[in-house]
Amino acid sequence: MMHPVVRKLNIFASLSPEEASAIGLVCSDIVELPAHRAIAREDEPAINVFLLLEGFVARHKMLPSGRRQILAFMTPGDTCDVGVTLLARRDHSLTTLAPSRLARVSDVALDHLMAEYPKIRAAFRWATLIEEGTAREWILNLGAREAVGRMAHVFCEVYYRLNALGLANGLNYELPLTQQDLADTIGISSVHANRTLQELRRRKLISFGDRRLNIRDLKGLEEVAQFEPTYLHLDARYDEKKQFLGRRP
Amino acid sequence: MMHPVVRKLNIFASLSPEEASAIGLVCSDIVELPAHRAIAREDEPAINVFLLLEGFVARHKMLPSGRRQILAFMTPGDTCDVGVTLLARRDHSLTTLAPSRLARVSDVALDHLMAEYPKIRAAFRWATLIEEGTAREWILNLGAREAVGRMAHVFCEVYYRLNALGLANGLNYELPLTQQDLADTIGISSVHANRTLQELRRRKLISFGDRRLNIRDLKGLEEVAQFEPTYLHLDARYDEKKQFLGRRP
DNA sequence: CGTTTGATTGACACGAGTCAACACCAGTGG
DNA sequence: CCACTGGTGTTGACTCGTGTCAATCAAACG
Repeated sequence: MMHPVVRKLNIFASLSPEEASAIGLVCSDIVELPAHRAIAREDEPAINVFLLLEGFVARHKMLPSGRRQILAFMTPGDTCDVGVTLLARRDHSLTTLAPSRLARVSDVALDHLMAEYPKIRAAFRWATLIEEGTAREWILNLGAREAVGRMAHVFCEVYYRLNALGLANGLNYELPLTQQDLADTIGISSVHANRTLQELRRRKLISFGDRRLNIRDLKGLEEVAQFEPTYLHLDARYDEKKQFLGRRP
Repeated sequence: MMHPVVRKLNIFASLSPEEASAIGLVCSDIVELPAHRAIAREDEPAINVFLLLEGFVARHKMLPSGRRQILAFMTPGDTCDVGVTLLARRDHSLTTLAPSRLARVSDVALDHLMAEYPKIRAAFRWATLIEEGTAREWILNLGAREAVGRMAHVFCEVYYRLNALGLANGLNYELPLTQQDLADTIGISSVHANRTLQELRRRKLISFGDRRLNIRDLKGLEEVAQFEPTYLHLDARYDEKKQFLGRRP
């Protein structure tokens, strides 16, 4: 079985066996957590960087009113906060949504890894650019679409991401979210999330239950979501950009 | 007058005269643009990186429906898309909102600058982390607050950012947005933006007109916005992190 | 000057939130 | 074994925030 981080970075650049094993080496400190467990909390000093190996993790923030907003999902192979140790404290929290396995990595080790292997450095930069693009897409999603479109958009995004990792079983994937989680993701109430789900089911676009999502009509879902996968940059390739990147060995 | 980019990075790390002049040197290709002019468009190949020297710029995306969402504001000294050249095409557009002066920099020159000066590299990393944090805060803003709070939050954020640069005149700053721009920023209609502004004025929190915003009651505005400036990380300092950063000269 | 762009207003429609009640299920402990 | 619990999903009735449409007004501009 391929290492999850390697599998993820391979989307962008085919890593050599040596590079792959270097990544495996920095992932020695493994943490296993059950679902709904805090990994790191807002206002904590930012010391560690985490790599998600298996499971499902959410970034989120709370408002004093008790309202929670999910800011991003992490899927296997995702790194959280490369470079975050520059900051005094973390500005958001990380929680598992499903039982998860993470590697805790010091920023020193990660920096060494990137200094040693330019291709890995480029791949992490690519991953960070995608994260930024995804955050911007979520801003668009929340600001410019209504509930049905927002939810459809989330389903499309997670599908494309998992599919690129080979973690989607056809048009069917594990999505361990409660309706409340979904509501906190797209900024609506849980009651409305329930009704929005029903609407998507009524239109025969999806079925959802038992922590699995099944896409019954991808084209239709993408249309409702006005989904454009460009922002995931799954087509960017290291090889075509080599000339720009080989500069600093 | 200090170079805008130096002024910005100085918030994080005091740059030496040598470092400051190195930044000035890469900013030789200056572009001047009037208000409401496209700098770069979605789907264009990503070739250049821009540094905003003076003015006001917005990132935004359009939906096929014609709906526009503003994703971020750039204030003087902000860099747009360090590292973007890794990607095949840009996933959003950049437009001036006020007459602006920008420096067009090749990614090669920027990489050289960062390779040469570790402190500058750290400062750009810090700036990028802030941008990411700000994007996340906008997700929270759009997902978890109502119109009045959202608008108040935008006013607070821009105030803190401009103030840190010394560009706020007391509680008064230039904000060259139309009500339509404001509406596209916080995801509401222009009619509702107008009424939301009236509500903030009625509560004696702000006055806004003639492209200037005047904050009449900062405490009150922050309360309505539930504003927490933590995410801007204006307190992070290079000197306190030196031990982590001196590693790779 | 007319023309245009942005700001303002009122009437009405509609999307989404709230509250409350109920159903269902997996644990849990007596 | 069963009652009890807490979390999750579902539903209806009602309220409220926000969008839409259309008209008007003011200021900027060629």
